Amino acid sequence: MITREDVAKRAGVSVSAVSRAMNGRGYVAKDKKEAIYKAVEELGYRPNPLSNSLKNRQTYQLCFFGSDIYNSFYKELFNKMSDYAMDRGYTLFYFSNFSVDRVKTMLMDGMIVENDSVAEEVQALLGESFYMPIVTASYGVPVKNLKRIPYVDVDTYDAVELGLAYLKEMGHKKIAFATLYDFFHDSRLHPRHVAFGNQMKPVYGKQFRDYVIDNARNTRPAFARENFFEEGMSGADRFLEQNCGATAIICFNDEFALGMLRRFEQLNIRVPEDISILGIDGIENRKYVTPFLSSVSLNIGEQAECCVSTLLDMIEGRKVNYFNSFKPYLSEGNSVKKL
Amino acid sequence: MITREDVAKRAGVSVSAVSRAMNGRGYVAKDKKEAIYKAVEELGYRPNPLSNSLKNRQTYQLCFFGSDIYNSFYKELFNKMSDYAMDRGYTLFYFSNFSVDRVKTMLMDGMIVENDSVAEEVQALLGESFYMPIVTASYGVPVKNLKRIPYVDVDTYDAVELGLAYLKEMGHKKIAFATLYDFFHDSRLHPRHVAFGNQMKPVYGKQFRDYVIDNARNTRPAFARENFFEEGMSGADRFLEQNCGATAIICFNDEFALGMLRRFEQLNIRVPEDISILGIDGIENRKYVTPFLSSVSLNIGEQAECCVSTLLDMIEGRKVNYFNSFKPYLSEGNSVKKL
DNA sequence: TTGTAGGCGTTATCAA
DNA sequence: TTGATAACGCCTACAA
Repeated sequence: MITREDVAKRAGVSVSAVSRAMNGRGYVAKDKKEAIYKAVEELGYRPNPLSNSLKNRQTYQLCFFGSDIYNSFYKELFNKMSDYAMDRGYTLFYFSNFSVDRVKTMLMDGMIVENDSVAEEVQALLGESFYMPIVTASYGVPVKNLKRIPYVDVDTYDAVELGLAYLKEMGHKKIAFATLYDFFHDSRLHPRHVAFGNQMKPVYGKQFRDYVIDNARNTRPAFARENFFEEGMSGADRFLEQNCGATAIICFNDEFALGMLRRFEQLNIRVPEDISILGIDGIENRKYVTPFLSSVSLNIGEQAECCVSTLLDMIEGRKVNYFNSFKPYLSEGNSVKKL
Repeated sequence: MITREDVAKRAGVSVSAVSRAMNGRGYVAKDKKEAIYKAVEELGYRPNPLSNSLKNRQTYQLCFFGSDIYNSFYKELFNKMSDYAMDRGYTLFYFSNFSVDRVKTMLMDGMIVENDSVAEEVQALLGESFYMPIVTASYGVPVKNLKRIPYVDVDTYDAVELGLAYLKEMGHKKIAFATLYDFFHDSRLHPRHVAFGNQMKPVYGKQFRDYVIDNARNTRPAFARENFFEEGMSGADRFLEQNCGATAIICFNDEFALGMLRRFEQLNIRVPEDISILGIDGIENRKYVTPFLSSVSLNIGEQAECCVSTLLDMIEGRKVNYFNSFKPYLSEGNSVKKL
């Protein structure tokens, strides 16, 4: 390995001169500077980033941990966080293989976790005494025992409320909710489910059940762990079977909604003429289909930026906001018809 | 930050005693050892991995670069590589945001690139003089000007040959090839396309075109960059339109084949009773559908392991094999019928 | 069995 | 304007 000492020798100067020349701080005579650059070039010298890191106790590397970034939402979140991190001079990496030992010795300045339940697990695994800046994304009803882990929340409960309000405003009275989970018995109660229940049970009364398109039976084994798109297609079929007479469907998320769109297209059921569809998430992909999917946007960009900047606040020693939240907002497309 | 010096002071010993006690090398008296452990505990001391890295010039971190790991094949490749890396004491990270400056100062021991054309780009971007161990995966006809970058190839040309031989063995005479690209005009000629052409043109003569189900027209804008599954569904429709009388279809890859399966299921066309389907890739997900998809496996596991171990050969200074290749093999399921 | 000292590759400080 | 020198935190001969 070539060090600044080799360069110094070749250029006939001292090591500190090389240092100064390389990073533009301090004074170096012009001719010496040139000699140094020449030596650097000839020797193919490049600074060892490890030494720098040791000096300023920073790696400028961040990591994102999640069990999967293989669905559109997390993929987009990760990509946007990567961009923000890069803007601030950091590189964001993704890893999925959590090993306590390796994580404790990772050369990373901090870590972002995909959601609050995973963050809780991570916290337990790492233990109290281990310190590493961590931030988590969350989606309503954040877990309570998150110690020293700030979260950046977008409330999916609000998202559903907002979606329902919008559909009503568009003249829809009978609105179904479609999800890939077991609406009534899912151990981890999704805020989205709760929101729909709270809003619509009083309206529908005993018939509430008819307006829930869920996957309690789950006959066909999923071909992938959580294939929202495919589940959405099946959801479309189940919606037709249930025949509840709804004029609009609000979907668990966008990818699920895209699956529904696709399935309805195959069945020659027109959206939004025959049925209105509203997604939740606001992923980019909703723009690339016909009709352009209307959705309640979860503000992926804001959340991504806030996760990164909060993490950098911790790392760079600024004041940290432990509770961050963003409001979902309506992102209109062409998949909802005004009645 | 707490250093081993603080611990030494508190435990009433020297810094080197702390070192020895911490990593079990050399001698430390029992009582001192305990005092040291106690001090470590009380102070919440933990070694700075940066110092270690500086000493032994290793970070034990690897990275995988690719434009997307969001399809089943690369996702599986990445996950398997992660596992192998972990077995060997390294952590594998993924990143997608290539910045020359950042990559040059990354705290990583080496890098794996998703395929040879991306590797070529990376090589050009980093330049001759910059040294970092790099390995690339490739899939037949590896790019020629890969300098000092070993590749781990699985030949998809062979895979198609193997698939065709198998289908013939099963009594199929009329075999179609389905792809999401433009079979005849795709600028980057896929070895898979070439293999099918070489094998079947002599057989079909002028009618060859009829047996190619491709996407030259590409009317509908893809909802995602390369959504193999969805393209497979459209492919099924196109196959029916073309009505070439084939009894079997060999697909560009498994995810595409899964899309076809799904679409045929919706149309009440039975696989393999009415039509036989053969995929290429051998991804795990093919097991979770009905019927279990038959496929020519690209040996993802072997390729993943070889990528990692070749990279570690470079990093740890062993002899490196620059040309590695694995043979595809047939992985039988239930989607091909014996005629 | 212990502690001192030198080195890993840098950069910042300070005296020359 | 320059070049020793002392850190950064750790490890390991080697001397005691």
